[in-house]
Amino acid sequence: MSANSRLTIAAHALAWIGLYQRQGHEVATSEGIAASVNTNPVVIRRLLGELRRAGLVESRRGAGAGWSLARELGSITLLDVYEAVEPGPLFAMHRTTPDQGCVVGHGIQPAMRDIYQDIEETLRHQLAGVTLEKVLTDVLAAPRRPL
Amino acid sequence: MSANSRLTIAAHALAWIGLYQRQGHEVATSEGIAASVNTNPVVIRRLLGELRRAGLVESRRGAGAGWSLARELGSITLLDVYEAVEPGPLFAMHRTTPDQGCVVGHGIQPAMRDIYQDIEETLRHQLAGVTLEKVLTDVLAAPRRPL
DNA sequence: TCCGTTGTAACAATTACTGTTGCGACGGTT
DNA sequence: AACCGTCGCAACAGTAATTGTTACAACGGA
Repeated sequence: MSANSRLTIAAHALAWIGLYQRQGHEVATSEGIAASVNTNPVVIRRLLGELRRAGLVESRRGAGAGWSLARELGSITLLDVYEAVEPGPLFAMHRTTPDQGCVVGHGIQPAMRDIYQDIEETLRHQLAGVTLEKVLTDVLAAPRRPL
Repeated sequence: MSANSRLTIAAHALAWIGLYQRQGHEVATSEGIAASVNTNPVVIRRLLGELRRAGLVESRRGAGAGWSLARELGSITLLDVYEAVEPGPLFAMHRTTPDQGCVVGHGIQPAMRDIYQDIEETLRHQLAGVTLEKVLTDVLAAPRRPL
């Protein structure tokens, strides 16, 4: 599986915005977030655009523009983020239809579909159990390098 | 996530070999399996090669060559297959190291790592609960088109 | 009017997966 | 010894997703 980092980056960005706002700032810029993530601001804007479509963040344009949370960190779960940034299923079926004249080719897709549905259901349940509030708490609990 | 079909195809191939052997055949050819999967025999040989390295199947060369199960379908789980064909983790971290001078950049990776470990552990547990024997049973239980 | 930021298009680079061709290696069978 | 079907494997093209980058129009407060 070509593992992608979209969920990680999205969680990073949301936690960053949340902490930034708690420090008294109104909005966060894609440039500030990108500096923390260590990537290009456009990458952040693209990703936050998907989170905005999902109703997790809001953006302002014009002068003093930037991003802010549309919901409290405690009410956003990793499932919300996952659904916003990960379109496809975890496991895919055959790209071409298997031989329907073969017993196995005919029955394999319904069989795997049921199994995969169970797995995705469990994954979603687990993701739903982690709020971004908890993510930020864990982030801040990471041991700091001694001075 | 670029969903791939490797787990699906591997399960298909194993179920096919298992059923074929129960019908009295000694070995299955990559060509026969490929016909059921509807793909190229080389794709099947590549995938079965990985399953062989994992000890799930054996191959014979020379005349009368082909593939056979190294273990009973009932003793092979989807976790065995998953580990054989899916190398990477489900979710990836940042490709470049986040800004360690930022509190979030510093703590995000340990935080997400713990979360992802829980999720993968659950996934593995679930995959371990499904044997290829059950997969084949489900495959054969699929309703057939009426004649 | 100015100016910082978003929104978005366009493109390159990288990576993974899939499909395909080609051919040497193997090992029963004749 | 020769034959022949199959595996083993390298090499390459095509497709697709992700990531990074540049460029620029649009917005809107100062």
